[in-house]
Formats: sequence, structure tokens, C-alpha cells
Amino acid sequence: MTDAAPRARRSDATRAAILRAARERFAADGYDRATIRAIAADAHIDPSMVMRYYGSKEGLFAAAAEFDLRLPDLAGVPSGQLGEVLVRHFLDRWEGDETLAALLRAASTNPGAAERMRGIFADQLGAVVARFGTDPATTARRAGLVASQILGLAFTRYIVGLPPMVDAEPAELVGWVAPTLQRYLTGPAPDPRTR
Amino acid sequence: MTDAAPRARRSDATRAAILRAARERFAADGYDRATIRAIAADAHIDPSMVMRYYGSKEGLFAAAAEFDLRLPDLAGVPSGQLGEVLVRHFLDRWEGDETLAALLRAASTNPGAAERMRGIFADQLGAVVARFGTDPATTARRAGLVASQILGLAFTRYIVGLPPMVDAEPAELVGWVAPTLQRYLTGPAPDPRTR
DNA sequence: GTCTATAATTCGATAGAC
DNA sequence: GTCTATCGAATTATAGAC
Repeated sequence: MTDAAPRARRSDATRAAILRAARERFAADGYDRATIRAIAADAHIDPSMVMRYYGSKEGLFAAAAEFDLRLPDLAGVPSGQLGEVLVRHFLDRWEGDETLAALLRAASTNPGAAERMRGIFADQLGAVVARFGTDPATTARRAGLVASQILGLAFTRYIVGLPPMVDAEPAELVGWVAPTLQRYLTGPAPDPRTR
Repeated sequence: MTDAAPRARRSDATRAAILRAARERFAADGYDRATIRAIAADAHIDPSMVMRYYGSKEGLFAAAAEFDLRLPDLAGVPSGQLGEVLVRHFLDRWEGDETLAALLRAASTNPGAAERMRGIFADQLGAVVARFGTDPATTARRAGLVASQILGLAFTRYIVGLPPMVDAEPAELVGWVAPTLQRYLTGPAPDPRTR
């Protein structure tokens, strides 16, 4: 066969439309409230097609919630600017892709979505952080802390809609949050005897 | 006054049992998945009693999600230890009260819960932060940033269950996060021209 | 005050015609 | 490949007996 990739089926457009509608609904309503019927209506197709293509609601979500942080290669970044580059990247990344919002909303109630979120931030973010951890024993913790601030930013800005976080210009958020990530990544571990 | 408060009705114990069960279910399952039937079963009463006492599922949630951050009076705290005192307080506060977890899970999909969460962090936290804001123009933003890190910590530790955040001793988390809150509260505002 | 019975929806999923 | 029809289960909420 000269055609390595499977021949594009006519239904591929339908599948893509379903996925797009599913991401929107899951992002806006969360896993439970987003219904297959509503998703199908948005995609202008019959609800049974969703089942046919994705098997179940869980299967549809699994396909719709595929997410790549697309973390840049930080090798060439001056080590003092890691925090700034990271915050800016995250804001850009999910300001244009609602998949993370869908995952965030779903992870609150759906165990599978929470598992996926753990994987994303442990694997993708953890791998990047590991490159800079002077002490391997603290890299996982540092990655977790970065995730906590990043997800807290996303949660307050995109999910809860806390006014001062929604109103802020991205540049100002970068200015405030970058030093936090910078310290989590490259700062000294705290004295264990904090009290 | 021998009896200022309304005489305790016999049903008060039932009401309290319902509230307790409701908080547990809402915290564990979120608003949508927590059913009145399950809550009633936990409280060992009939589902219709829930409706009788709280009118609707929304009404029950409103009663169950009443939450007071119980922020301590920070007047006597050395200004350099504000961050540390705050992180420690938050960890203690919701390590023993699942209401915040319930609110967090619910706020992801329920607009009313999100509204309540905005109120809690804008009013209660905002009021405390306002006492230290050198510049009133930045106090709302500072409170929002504190909320972002606090909620991100809660989200990763109690909701998503990110391993490095779950495993961490509270004292270590305090050591890492306190400087972040400290800077958000009392640090200089970032240069607007960050780029 | 407490519970039974049920109304009125809504949803995920299936079967099968065309 | 697409759609109609529908099943079976689960939910909130109500009406009313005791």
C-alpha cells in the first residue's frame, strides 16, 4: 500500500466536530453536567453517533481530554528567568485551549480525570523540573509546588472567576507569580525545623 | 433570660445529622454526584425529610457550605511572619473541616458554589489583607494572589491528590509556601513593564 | 414528625431500520 | 454511516396517609 496512513474516512469530520463540541461542554459544565445529548446537538449530529464513535461517555472524555502542556525546552533559558518563562507559557497555553479547563472541572469529581491530571503534571512537568533539581530528592516536591501555584492560578482565574484574578493583565500576573515559581524551582529547600 | 434561644426542637438532632452527612457527601462526591438519597441514608433518615427541612438540594447545599475561614487577628503578628502564620492556619483549618473541600469540588461545576467561594475569599481574606496593604490599589490583587496559592495548595493536595503534595508534612509545606504569601502580602508590586 | 408511593424528568446506552 | 425509537435506571420533588 502506498498509503501508510489509513485512508481518511468521510466520517473523520464528524469525529472532529464531536471532539470539539465535547471539549467545550466539558470545559463549561464539567463531566457530570455535560450530556452526550447536548454535545451531539452542538455538533449537529445524532447522539447515537457519539456512542458509536467513542463507545461511552467515559471514552469520549478520554479522547477529548488528551492534553499536552507543550512545555518548551528550557535548556537555553537563563536559569534566572525560568519562572517567568514558565508562567508566561502556561498563560498562553491555556488561554487558547479550553481542554485544561475541561480537565480541571472534571478532575474535581471524576476520578479518571484526576488520575489524568496527576499524570500530566507528574510526568510532563516533573520531567522538566528534574533537569534543574540540584538535589534529586526534592525534584518531585518542587514540581508539585509549581503545579499548586499554576493550578491555583488557573482555578481562581478561569473556574471560580475571582475578580482580581480575572481582571489582571497577563503581564502583571507574570510579574507577581514568576518569582514564586523561580524559588520553587531553584531556591533553597526550607529548613525542616520551621517551627 | 432563662430561655432566650428558641426552645430546642426534637428535630434539631435530625437537622444536624443531615448537615453532617451532607458535608461529607458533597466533599467526597461534588454537588452533582452527591444525591439526596445517599445523604439521607448516611443520616439514617428518609430522603423526604431532607426536602422538608431544607426545601431543595440547592437549599441543603447552601446550609452545608456555610464556611468561615476563621482568620486569626493578625494585628499582633510580626509583619515578617504573616505568610507563615497564614499557611499554617489554612492547613489546620481545613485539615479538620471538610466543608472547604466540599465547596472546592462544588465550585468547579456549580455557579452558586463558585459565587460563595468568591465571597469567602473576597470578603474574609480581602478584609484581612486590607489591613496591611500599603497601597489600597493593590490590596484586592494581593488577596487574589494569596487565594490562588492557597486554593492551588488545597486543590493539588486534597482534590487531585498529587503525590508529592499529599506526602508532604505540613511543616514542610509551610516552609515552602510561607515566603510566597509573605511576598504577595507585603512585597513590592512588580514592574508593570515586565517584558 | 415521619414515611410510602409516585409523579415528572433526564440520562446513558442499545437495537435495528434504512 | 446515519438516524428513529425506546429501554432501564436514576434523580429531584410532591402528595398525602399515619
